[in-house]
Amino acid sequence: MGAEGQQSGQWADVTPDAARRLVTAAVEAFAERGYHATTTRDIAGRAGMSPAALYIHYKTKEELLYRISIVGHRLALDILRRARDSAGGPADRLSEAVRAFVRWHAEHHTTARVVQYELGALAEEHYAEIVALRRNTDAAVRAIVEDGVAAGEFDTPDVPGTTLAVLSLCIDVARWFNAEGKRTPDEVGELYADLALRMVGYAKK
Amino acid sequence: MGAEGQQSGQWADVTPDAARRLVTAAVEAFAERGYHATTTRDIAGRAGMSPAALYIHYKTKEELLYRISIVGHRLALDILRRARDSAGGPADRLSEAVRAFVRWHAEHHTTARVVQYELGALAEEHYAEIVALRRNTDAAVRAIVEDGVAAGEFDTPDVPGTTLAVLSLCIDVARWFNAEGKRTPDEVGELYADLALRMVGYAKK
DNA sequence: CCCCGGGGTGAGCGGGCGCTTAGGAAGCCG
DNA sequence: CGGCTTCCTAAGCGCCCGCTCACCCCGGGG
Repeated sequence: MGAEGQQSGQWADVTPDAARRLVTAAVEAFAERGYHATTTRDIAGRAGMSPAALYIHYKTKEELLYRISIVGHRLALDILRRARDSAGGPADRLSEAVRAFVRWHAEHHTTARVVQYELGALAEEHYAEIVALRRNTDAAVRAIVEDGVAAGEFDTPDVPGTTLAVLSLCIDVARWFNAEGKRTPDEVGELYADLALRMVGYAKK
Repeated sequence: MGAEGQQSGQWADVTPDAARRLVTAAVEAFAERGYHATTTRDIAGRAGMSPAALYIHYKTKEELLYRISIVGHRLALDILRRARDSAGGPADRLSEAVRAFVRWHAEHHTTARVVQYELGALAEEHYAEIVALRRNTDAAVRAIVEDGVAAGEFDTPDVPGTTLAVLSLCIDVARWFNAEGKRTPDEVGELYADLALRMVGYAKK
């Protein structure tokens, strides 16, 4: 229940109540079975409503996925930008970016799973919009790495490639993370922050 | 066509010819759209056959996914085991394991995508079988890391966690790799081999 | 020559899908 | 009280899914 309790926080500004119940039900269902294997009847059922009720609040099933994608991507982007713009040296900022980004992917791994792995089911126009957001995520992390290289703190031969790898590593947390597993989101965030510093060649101390 | 040419190599021992055409068509379709969004009519169409022909060679659509999963996992496991058992120090073996594993995920990113991201669509019993194979992949990499730590060559505070992260990094290549992108499989393999050594804290030279 | 069996097809079944529509219960206003 | 709005449901439409079945084509053996 812990994860679901935090789930609702992400969707607090979706109104009315029924629309919010539908979107959280959709997140759960999409994360569990995937977009295409989820039926509108299943979503409505989880939200305690009839199948037709879904179409009062959303035009199509795809619109639900789109809304989830937008909210999730904006949240993730905010996390990274906050870290990029925070005080401290490049190492602190990279470490904080990875820690927070990973923690989000672990804590909200249902949302993250949908956000990261169901993009392909979006309509062309919606997909293009999401791709634009994703370029910003990449840029935020790359900026930190470039700062570290410029400051002589990081030894990173291939900056774009290493940035891609760091982000890729974080994103994949959504695939394997299990709330019943032995690692907490905090622990994974800590481990990954350290690994990211190693990847960019940060000379400790 | 390059990638598809190499594709056929993986399925060379599937007979008769029609069964092989069906399995390669299924890999393409599953990788492109996902298992649930792919229709049996689409698979048969890509193989140049009528929808009914599929059921002469495979009992169900799920059996196709299962066969693809098994072959792919065995191939990936062999790659890692060969590296684990090769001559040379832990650093050479880890580097070779990551390089070869990543190259496979990039070159055969259609197969790899299906193998890594469509597991959830397998029937319970088939899923269990695949999970058993996956535990072996993890064990193969962990063995190399443990060797490196025991030899004093690696500085790895959290061996299981770092092993998981290295594998996760490699697997995620299948998600983002694009044959039309600017990086070749060889280049990605080289970059990732270096990153993996950094992650385990290998003190260069 | 006929027959036979393996690989193939065209047509279609039963069912569940995304989505629509007609209408009803509940609250608020005069 | 009646009428309007908001939110919702029961029923079901049209479509396409996974899969089946009756039949066909064709090469090889007696």
